[in-house]
This record gives sequence, structure tokens and C-alpha cells, in this order.
Amino acid sequence: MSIKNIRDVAREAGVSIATVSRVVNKQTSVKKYNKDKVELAIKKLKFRPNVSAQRMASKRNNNTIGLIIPRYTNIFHSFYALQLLQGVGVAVERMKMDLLVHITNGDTFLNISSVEGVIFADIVGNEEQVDYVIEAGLPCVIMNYYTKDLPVSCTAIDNFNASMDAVNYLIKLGHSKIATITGDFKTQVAIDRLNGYLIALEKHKIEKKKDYIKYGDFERESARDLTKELIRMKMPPTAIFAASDEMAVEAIRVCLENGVSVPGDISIIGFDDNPLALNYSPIPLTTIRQPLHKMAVMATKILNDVIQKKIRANKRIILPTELVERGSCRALD
Amino acid sequence: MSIKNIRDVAREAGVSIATVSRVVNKQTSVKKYNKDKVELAIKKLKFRPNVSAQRMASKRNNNTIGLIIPRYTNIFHSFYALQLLQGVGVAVERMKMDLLVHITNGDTFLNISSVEGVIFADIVGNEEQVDYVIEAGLPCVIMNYYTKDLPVSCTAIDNFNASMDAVNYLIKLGHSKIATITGDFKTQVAIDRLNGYLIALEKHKIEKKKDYIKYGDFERESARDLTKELIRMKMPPTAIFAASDEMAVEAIRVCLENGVSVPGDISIIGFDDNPLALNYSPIPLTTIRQPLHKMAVMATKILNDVIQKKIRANKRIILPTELVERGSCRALD
DNA sequence: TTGAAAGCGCTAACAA
DNA sequence: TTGTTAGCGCTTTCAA
Repeated sequence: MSIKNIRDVAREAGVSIATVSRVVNKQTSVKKYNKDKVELAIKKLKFRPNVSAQRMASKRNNNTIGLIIPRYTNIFHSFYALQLLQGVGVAVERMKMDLLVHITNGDTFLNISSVEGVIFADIVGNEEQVDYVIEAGLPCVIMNYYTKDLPVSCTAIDNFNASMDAVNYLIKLGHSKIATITGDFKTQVAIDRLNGYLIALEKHKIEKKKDYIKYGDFERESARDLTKELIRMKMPPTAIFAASDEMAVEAIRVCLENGVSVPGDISIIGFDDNPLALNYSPIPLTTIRQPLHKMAVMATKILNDVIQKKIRANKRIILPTELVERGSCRALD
Repeated sequence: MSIKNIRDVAREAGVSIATVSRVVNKQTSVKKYNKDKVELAIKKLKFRPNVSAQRMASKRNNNTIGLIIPRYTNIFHSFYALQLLQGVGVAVERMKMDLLVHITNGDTFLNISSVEGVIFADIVGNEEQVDYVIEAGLPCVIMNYYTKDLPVSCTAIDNFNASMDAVNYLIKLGHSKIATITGDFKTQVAIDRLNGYLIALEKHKIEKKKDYIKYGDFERESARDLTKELIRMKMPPTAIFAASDEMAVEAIRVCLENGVSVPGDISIIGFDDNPLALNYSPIPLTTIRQPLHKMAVMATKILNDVIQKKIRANKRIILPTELVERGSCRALD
């Protein structure tokens, strides 16, 4: 009925708890006779070791890694978090490990004592926690954030260059009046993408107009008014680079609602290659595909390797992005 | 540098470990003077309580619930698992709890000693684990599985009636040669959906043809050959009810590839309203929308209520589905 | 090959 | 209001 402990098993099997422990931990120095008795007792009593106790006594952690996801609004509704979670999930499944998911803005701490390593999905708001994990000497991988300043591994994409690619593409199509709708500046990602936009313009000696930079937050809602502002300008842009597909799709919507043709009047390019957004797009969206899933799988593998001491902690990986042409951008005549 | 324990804090603050414990647990009976000293020491040493030890000593579990996901091929790639995970994630986030995810086919057990309650995403292959959780007296909710035989809560949709709706819809459109591609029979869901199909035909006195029932496994790949078999029959069906959108989309593909028009020659209806599948569908797919996300959120809330002792354990909820007409079915002349 | 016993870091009586 | 101390369930010496 109730949960049995190692003492119950020892009593049932007629051996000491030490022997039970040895059987549970598959140590060899147990006579077959006793081993059988213990295994029988374990089965009969449906005994499962208390993992907390195992952890405490052994100072080992049992096959669990932690995933820390920043808690900003709707994070769990975002394609981003879900893809990373999925990737980590897939990898963890393969490694037959458990996954402890902690979603926080930094005010609560992951139960560090129950994991063998930690993965951060970005570090927004969780910088303190990153420090703590590092100080504790726990293996640690940060996803979607590139840093050389911290003694950790990271897997990321080159948001800066990917954005340059997007804007260069628009420029190659003949555009020079190019606006951007940015992501949430709490994230490094948003900053990098804006910088990519700026530098691309600079390299082509295209004037940067303040009014062409609209500050969004990655989410659909934020793009609505910003797009309206853009199309109502006396000198509206002929192209928009949105820092997320969600925003790009909303931008398309707003354009169409207001009689602005896409890509006839305005070309729009997104970022993410987010199928959930694409599905709701009135027009096939040209965008930058980023390998979030792969990023997460790699992060998990690296973490595992570090835990297994197969590699040192500081592995930094940049994954390539890809421009996917679909139909929301056109060449100017 | 290394992880500090309660004794280190006590020494640093010049009090006993009991006092530190009291401060950590926000008990009142600590003089402000000592409390301040302890809090300072905690900050200075970056002390975080060892949760395993807390659990052991207090017999409480700390704010963590377990989610057990069946490990069948590609489960983590399925829309189903991801939606449920997302729903649970959203709810857990709101409750500021941690989530321990365990993916298993029954051969490994969730670290039961570190959670306050358990949610099962279906119980395929994990029946033994369900029993164990129940015996251990842990609060437990099963998603996507309806049972009255177990003393647990569950949240599910009525797959049987939803399938009847789908087939009735086809019948209303004038179809009588209706085939089905089923899901994986390891799941109750697949069985219920087939039964809905069968009973709908029966009620309308439409002959059930064995050859019209094709046994798939929910996944895209499985629908390919089965659809070919259907369209190559001397008497091919005029409509197909697929037990998942993934399969429905693949069925559409196969039809088009073989010169069979959809919905001209064959109407196809899916199940799930899975945006990832819909996005890749050559034709807007008519389907049954099921509230997976909501199901997961509710399951988590129920679990929390049971843990908080706000309600008894046996709450059973059936959520409604909805037929979404899009364009892959047509009325026969 | 076994068992006794000392912890692991913490909580919760109980005593002071 | 504090400190002392006995466990929580387990692992791991150390002896036998």
C-alpha cells in the first residue's frame, strides 16, 4: 500500500540493507542466492529507491538534467521555446534521462541539487542563475546565446549575419527603403538582428532612417501598430525585415487590410521559419530558417559529454541559417 | 567556490543550523537580529538549500510535478506530445512549479520521490507505472484517456463521438463509400476513432467493407501505401476519414500524385487540426479540432487542486471537439 | 561475501 | 526565541 523503503526489502529478504543496496546498484559482490531473494522482495514489495536519498548519500545525481527557460510573457506559447524544448526532449529521450524543466525570470532557482547539468534556453533574466550554476561547478550549456566571457558551452546561430543575409537579399532585389520591426531587446537575439540590419545598410551605403526602425517584441500583437505606422509614412518603405515570422505575418495582414499589396507594394521578410506562423500567412512568407531543434539537440549532447567527462566545458557552436524564398518579396523594377 | 550547506551558513552567521532552517523556511520565531545575520550569510555564501535533503527530512516534495510521456517512436516529434507538453508547461509556469519530464515505454520509472503528483500523457505502455503511482498514494491525472476503472482523474476528448461527427459529416455530403485509415492500436484513441467510424456507418445502415479499413499508426509514412491501396481498388472509396492530420495530408498527397482529385474524386477528412500538418497540405484540410492544449492545462490544474487537497482525486472531464470545414471534402452530386 | 554504522543536508520535535 | 538531536532512506567505508 504505502511506499516501501530499503529496510522493508531487507527484512522481507532476510538480509541487511547494505546487501539490498548492492543489488539495487548492480554490484557484483552478492551471492546469487541472496541476490535472488532480494530481487524477489523488491518485486513483491514494489520497491523503488528514493532518489532523493540516493542523491544525498551518493553525492551523485541520478540521470536528470535541468532546462531553464526564461519566463517572459507567453514564452511557452512561443515557437522558440517549444522548439528548444522539443529538441532537448528528443535528445534526453535518446539518452534515457529525465528532464527537469524550470521556467523562471530569475526569482526562483532550479533545484540544482537534483540535476547533473543545466541547459539554459537563452539567459535573459537568469544571469545570476548562470553564475550560480558555474560556481557550483555544474556542467552548463547555454542555447541561443553566444559568449566567450563565461566558462560555459553554448550553441547559437549567428543572428547578426543571418539578418545581414536577409537585408542583403532585399537590397539585391533593388530595395533601399527598408524598414525593420525588431524583437524584444531583453534578448541578445533581438539586438544582433537589429545590428545585422544596420550594418547591411551601412555596407551598401544606404541611409539609415530612424523612422524605419520600429521596436517590437517578437510577438504578433506588437507588429500591428508598428506596421500601420510604416505604411502611413509619407515615404513608406518598400521592404520590411521583421525579426520574427509572427510579426512578419501580422505585417502582411495589416498591409493587405489597408490595401497595400504584398509583395507588390511592400516586400516582407521574416525570421524563424515558424510553421505555426506560416500556416496562417495570407501569402507564402520568405524568411530565414534557423535550426532551433538542432541547436537544442546539440546542446543536450554537449551537456551529456561534459557530464560524462568526454569533453571540456567550453564548446561553442554556431549553426548555419538559411534563407527560404517563398513569395513575400519581389524585385523592384 | 563549492556548494555551501546549512552548516556553513550557521557558522558564518554564528547561529545554529536550526535557526538557519527557520529563516530558510520563513518561520516567524527568529529574532530580526539573527534573521538578518542569517540572510546576509546566505547571500554571502550563495547558499541554496539542497532540495533532496529538504525532501527527505520534511517528507514534503518541493513544488515539482511529474509528466510521464509514453516513449513510442517519434513521440517527441508528434504534435500530440508537444501540445500536451506545452499545455502542462503553461500551467506549471503559472503555478510557479517545476516540471519533471520522463519519457518511457514502461522500462524506467519516474523519480517518484521528487514529485508531488504525476500527469500521464496517455498510459500506453505505462500501465504498471500508473498502478505504482496510485498505490503510492500520489495524486495522479491521466490525459487523453478516459477510465472509470482507476481511482484517478482524467481529462480526455470523446474520440468516439468526434469520429462519428466526422463520418456523419461525410455521409451528410452524400458519401457512402467511406474508408478509414486508423491510428496505432496501442492507443485507446485509435480504437475509439475506429469505433466511431464503424458505428456511424452502422447507424446509417451503410455496409462496412473490410477493405475500406486500413490500419495505420497516426504517422505520415503509414498513410502512403494504405492510400495507394485504397485508390487502386476496383471500387475505390469516395471519402477517407484519417485518424490524424498527418495521415490525411499524406493521403491527399498520394491522391494528387496519382491523378486522383481532392476533393473532386475523393473527399478527405483528418483529425487533430494540427497546424504543422496543415501547413504542408496541398489543399486546405477539413478536420476535427481537439483541444489538446486545454486538456493539458486542465489536467495540470486538477492535479494541483488534488495536491492542495481542494478536491478529491476522481475528477473526469471530457472536452468538446469541433469540426473545421476547410475544403478537402465535397458534397456528392 | 556480508553487515554494522557513519554520514549525506536537512527538518522538526523537544528542551532550554 | 534558540539550540540539540533524532531521524528521513540511502551509500559506502570498514570489519568481520
